[in-house]
Amino acid sequence: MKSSDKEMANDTRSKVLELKKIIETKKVIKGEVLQKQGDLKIKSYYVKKGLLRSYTIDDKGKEHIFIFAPEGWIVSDMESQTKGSPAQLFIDALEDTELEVIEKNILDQTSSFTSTEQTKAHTLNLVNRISTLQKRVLLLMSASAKERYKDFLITYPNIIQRVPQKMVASYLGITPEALSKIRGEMLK
Amino acid sequence: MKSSDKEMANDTRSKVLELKKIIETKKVIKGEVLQKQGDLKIKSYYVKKGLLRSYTIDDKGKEHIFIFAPEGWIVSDMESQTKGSPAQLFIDALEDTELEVIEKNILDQTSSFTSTEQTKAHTLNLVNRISTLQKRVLLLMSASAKERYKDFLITYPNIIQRVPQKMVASYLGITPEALSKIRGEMLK
DNA sequence: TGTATTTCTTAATATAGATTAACAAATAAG
DNA sequence: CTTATTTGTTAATCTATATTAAGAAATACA
Repeated sequence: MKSSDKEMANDTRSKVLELKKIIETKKVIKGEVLQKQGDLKIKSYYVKKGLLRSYTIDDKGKEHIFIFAPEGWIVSDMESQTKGSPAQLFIDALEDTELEVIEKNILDQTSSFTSTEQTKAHTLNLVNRISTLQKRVLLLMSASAKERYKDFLITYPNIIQRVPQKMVASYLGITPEALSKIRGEMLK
Repeated sequence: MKSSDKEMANDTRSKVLELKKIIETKKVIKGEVLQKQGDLKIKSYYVKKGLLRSYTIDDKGKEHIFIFAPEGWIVSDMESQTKGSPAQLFIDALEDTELEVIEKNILDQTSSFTSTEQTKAHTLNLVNRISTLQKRVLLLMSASAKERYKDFLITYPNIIQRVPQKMVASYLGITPEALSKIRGEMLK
């Protein structure tokens, strides 16, 4: 990441943070669950320090990680929150984490926008999410597990050292055994 | 879709359309290509009538459909446009299509927002995209091809009659042969 | 209308990744 | 520290989907 990108990211973040009216700062310990599938009161979380993840559990009881959220990221179950439907995702802490709770849903936040810069920062945040998801969809459709793992290593270099491999596998959509095999092959 | 949803969708659409400053209405015939991978001038397209698609072609020459865009949808290669990088996606017409060309990129559009309602409509549009992509990622990670096809039938009931099966397969991330087999099994 | 092209189906074979199992290594907990 | 639990590895087997191929059906085109 170039320095200019980093600055822009930080600037965006601070702009996005201005939007939250009701802010509650909170500390959670590793393993703590912030949201369960089916929950009705849906909040978003801005990670100041630590690491959160969101995930689903399918009918066979298997976990599928939707996102990792390290420092500076916002985790939210946007669809459920906007539609007012029960939570689809679980959210929990993979490390002791310091976070800010965003109570307002994103559409209501727009009412509080006071500047073009704020609107723009907010929009950039959403566009970045869309970009990330677009890439993920295309990779899931067209790339092998090994290719997706290589992409993960480049795109999220700091996550690999912080989470167990089985969670990387869960993010990639493969089993821990398959990831272990891929890593074995890549060492040669 | 409930009537209230439909009205909201139309309302959102009209609000989003107000934002485009430079509007050019255009008619394209079936098969016409609006954007190629690598293009530098990236525009977005609002479909008034007809059907567009966006897709990538991978290293093996295989097509992967990212979205179908029927009436009322906007197709855009948002990541490339926002980052100012070359287009990642192809966009072409699957039917004779009437469309509006949106020249401004989404971030620049925010500068023209004149009302909270406009901002909200714009945000809702982005949030809906995120929701759609979230669902797609989770399905690609956790569901079998047959389950994904069943979901497609429910979520996009009007697309199946309008595109060849091989394109549905391409959207689902499977081969035409696999889809044909699945359909065969489902008839019993 | 007839011919060419594209799309769909079926079937045989190949393969990436899942499942199962058993053990080793690392981490957590008493 | 010592033991229990979680995580990672390896290997055998299984399964969903890919690949290849060939013919049938549908569609586009001359």
